[in-house]
Amino acid sequence: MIRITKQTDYGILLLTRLAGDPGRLFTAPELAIEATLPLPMVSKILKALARQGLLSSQRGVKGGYCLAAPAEEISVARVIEAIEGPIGITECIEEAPGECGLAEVCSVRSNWNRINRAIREALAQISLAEMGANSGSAQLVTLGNSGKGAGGASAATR
Amino acid sequence: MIRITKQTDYGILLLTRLAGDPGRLFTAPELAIEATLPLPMVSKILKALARQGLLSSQRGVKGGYCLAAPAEEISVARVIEAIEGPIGITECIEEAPGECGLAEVCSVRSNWNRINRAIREALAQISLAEMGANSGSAQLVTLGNSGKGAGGASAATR
DNA sequence: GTAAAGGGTACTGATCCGGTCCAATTTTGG
DNA sequence: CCAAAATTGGACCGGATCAGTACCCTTTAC
Repeated sequence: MIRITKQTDYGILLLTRLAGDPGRLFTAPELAIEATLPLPMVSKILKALARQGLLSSQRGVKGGYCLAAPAEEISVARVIEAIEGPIGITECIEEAPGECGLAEVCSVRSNWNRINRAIREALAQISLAEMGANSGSAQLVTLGNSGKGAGGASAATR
Repeated sequence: MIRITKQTDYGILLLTRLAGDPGRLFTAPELAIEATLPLPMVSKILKALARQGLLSSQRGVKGGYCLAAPAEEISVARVIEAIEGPIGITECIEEAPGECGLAEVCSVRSNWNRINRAIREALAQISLAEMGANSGSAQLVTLGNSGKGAGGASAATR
């Protein structure tokens, strides 16, 4: 249904919390309470993010998690990819398992890939810092229409 | 995983086939053979698209399906919504079931909604005609950066 | 009237996600 | 050295959703 998973949603949430107090070390139980999420869930997500290099973890009694990079440098796309793998709307991204049967299909597929890339880029342009910001100022994402007019996107026609 | 369902994928495929021969009436078995997909599946999808008004159907022995509108006027977003409902990356689009627990959450959510809208718009700008086109010429989707750095895809410009 | 087509619904199997739990490892502190 | 606290890793189960199928009905052409 074109949805990110709840884990990813939670992950972004937790990361924006971490971004709010850079340098500080947060423990999993602490974050679980703040976000009113079950501890095992939070723990699972933090583990995944740490494994992917988005979080630094400190073990032991005074341990905890903190961002591995400035919040401005971590994109939403990065987080999504860390938790649920490569971003792509369609199944056949680069695989092409068997025949698609139809010759026309291939043109459809290449167009899908274009859409995939576009969405990936849109998500790559949003940083954690922006997700945490109160969205006051301007629009975060501007896409589509650099020259709208409905179907017109292509009408650009070089 | 940010994926459309296979049914939607098949749906776009079938529709682009219909778009290639506007005016002609296609039967479900015929399309199933061409696309090398099981007939019951194709039939199910066509039914759904017809119910949503994207296809016109003719019953009876000489019946079949044809596009209910010019291919240029049918967007990919429309097809997705017809088969799998409203488009949105996140769960809490307009629902807000209970407390999100954290105050910061709300700002995150509003930013998500912005992203949702952006993606929806991107998909709304691609028509079936463009999906069927051999993608030779220009970029289909231009998003992100009307002012941002980064860029990649937009740099395509072939 | 019969055959061929769409229309609707219900059902089943498989996959994946959400969520939980437990054992192991590492570090602090006495 | 030992115990407590925290992360790490893996296994596990229930439920939701999707893919795919089957059945029965209505409509139309010949």
